[in-house]
Amino acid sequence: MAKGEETRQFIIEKAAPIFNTKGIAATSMSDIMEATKLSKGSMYVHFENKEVLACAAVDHNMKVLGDKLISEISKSKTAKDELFAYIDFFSNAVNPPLTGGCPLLNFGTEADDTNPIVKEKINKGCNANQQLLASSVNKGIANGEFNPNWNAEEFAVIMFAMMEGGHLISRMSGNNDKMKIISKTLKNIIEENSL
Amino acid sequence: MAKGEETRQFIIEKAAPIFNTKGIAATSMSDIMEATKLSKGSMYVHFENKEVLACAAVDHNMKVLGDKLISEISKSKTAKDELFAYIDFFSNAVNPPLTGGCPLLNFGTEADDTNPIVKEKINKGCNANQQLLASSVNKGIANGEFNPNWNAEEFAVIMFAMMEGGHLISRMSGNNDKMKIISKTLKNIIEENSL
DNA sequence: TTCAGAAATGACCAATCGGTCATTTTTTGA
DNA sequence: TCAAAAAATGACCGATTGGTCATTTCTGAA
Repeated sequence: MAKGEETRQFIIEKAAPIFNTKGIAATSMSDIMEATKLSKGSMYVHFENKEVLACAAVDHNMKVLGDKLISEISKSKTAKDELFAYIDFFSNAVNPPLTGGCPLLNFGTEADDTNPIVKEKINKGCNANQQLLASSVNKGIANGEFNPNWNAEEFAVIMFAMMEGGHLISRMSGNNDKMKIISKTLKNIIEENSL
Repeated sequence: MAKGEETRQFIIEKAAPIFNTKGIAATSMSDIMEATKLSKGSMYVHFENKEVLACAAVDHNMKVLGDKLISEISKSKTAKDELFAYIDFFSNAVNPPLTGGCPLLNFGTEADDTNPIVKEKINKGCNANQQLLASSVNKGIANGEFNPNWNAEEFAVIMFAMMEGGHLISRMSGNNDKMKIISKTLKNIIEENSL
């Protein structure tokens, strides 16, 4: 990797958790300078403005989280294990896989009415998650694990919504109690649809 | 109401939707000045700083939404109607009851790692919603509408999480398709527990 | 009607914001 | 080895931020 690209990646890696924690508006270029120990001019060699850097940070956060998730899920042998792995992966909202919590929730609510580009990135991220879940259900139906009448797409919507909502509740309360109820409920639904 | 208190309320009412839409960090005092057509000095007569105004705006948003919700729910005759009214009230995430969408989601994700005071306000708001739902279920159990084995508190967690998650999904996609699936699923669960 | 206290004004402040650019340093490939 | 290109620097820019305060205007009770 060329020096330039190396630095660019380095800046993104340092900036990503800051943006995910403080939000895009509340994160200043000075924050990134401090985290990277680079000069202001150097930042603008690699990113034409803050918006571009923020977008790169959003992408990076989603990719890192996605990679970790896939890495966990791919250890599973059965479709049921895949769904359980997804649940377990996100079950600790107080100490989440990504510093600052779920980027879909964080950047989604901020970008909502103000940043259509980031909003669309988050929309795609939400859809990707739901498709991942639906594909696990469909896989389980195809190989005889699950009830063939189970609606994969609808369950994916419900499960994803419950996990995101649970994430919010648990982060507000500072404990995972409510998230445990959600995990348990989702696992029960999956068991009920297992043959 | 004294003149001073009148102006204070006026500022809060104008500021609340702006904070809920843009977020606390991204909203400037100039934004509020423009919306109220008041001078900067006048703002600081009634609020010692931006943080105090933001807190008042958070409270106001939650109160207005809560009042509207209670107003809708109180039209219900049965416990089932109450739960259905809650669902319907929040079913249009694209055109939500409050400008900017759900304040619990908006302020909760922003305050999460940065503003413990607002965070606690949102935590209480989340709990109030869940208690409202649980009380409707318990009321229905008490008067013989619902299956007495139904766990009211657990259902309240699940329902609240699903509605918040669905709100996020629908606002990101710009349509209520996924929210409709969530509404339908929740209503099905309620029907299944109806006697 | 008067006048003291409350409310409103807007010029002003230091600090910080995102961003630029001439200059220096480092990297790279011929 | 060396020169051209790329990267890094930090002083500097105008604009905007949250916030102050002397002054003016308004309000309401005596």
